[in-house]
Amino acid sequence: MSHIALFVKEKRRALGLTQERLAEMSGVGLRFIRDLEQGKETLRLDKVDQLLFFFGHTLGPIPLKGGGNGA
Amino acid sequence: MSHIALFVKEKRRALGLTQERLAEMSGVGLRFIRDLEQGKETLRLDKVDQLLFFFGHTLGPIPLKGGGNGA
DNA sequence: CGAATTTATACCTTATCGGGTATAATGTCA
DNA sequence: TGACATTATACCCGATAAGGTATAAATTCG
Repeated sequence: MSHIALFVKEKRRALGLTQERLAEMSGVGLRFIRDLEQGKETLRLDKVDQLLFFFGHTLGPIPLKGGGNGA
Repeated sequence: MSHIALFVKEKRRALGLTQERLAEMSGVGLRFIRDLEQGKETLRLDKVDQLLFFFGHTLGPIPLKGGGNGA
């Protein structure tokens, strides 16, 4: 399960919102939230960002522990 | 310009790679990298993640300064 | 400056995402 | 337990992302 999926699911529940209500409030489709929380990886960046914004966050690069390449 | 776009552009240059070379090495299309660095917002999450992984990073939620909602 | 390299932009095709709707599965609470 | 609310899954359609190719613009370097 993706980090983002968990984040959204937890944040949503913390606010006591249903997926439907969150969809209305954040402006994305219900199906999108379902897909995201279900772990779909091929979502559109702007939509995810729109959702995260509702929770006071945005998408950004986070360093990996193990580091992929040496950059 | 999105945070991510700048991140990729800088990281790529820091490694002295051309867009073409980065495309080959990271496994995404050249056009994708072009679009991303050009600020396109409607990219797919998994592709961006794939690229960030090459730089030892991943996509994740980052707190906003001003905070959108009260979450 | 001129030549070569790199990046930006445009056009085209294929695959699929987002959204709607319907239905099934699951969870919640009396 | 049953009734209700919520979430998960499946199908359809329109819009568009991704990638390829070609060309123009910009950058680099002698």
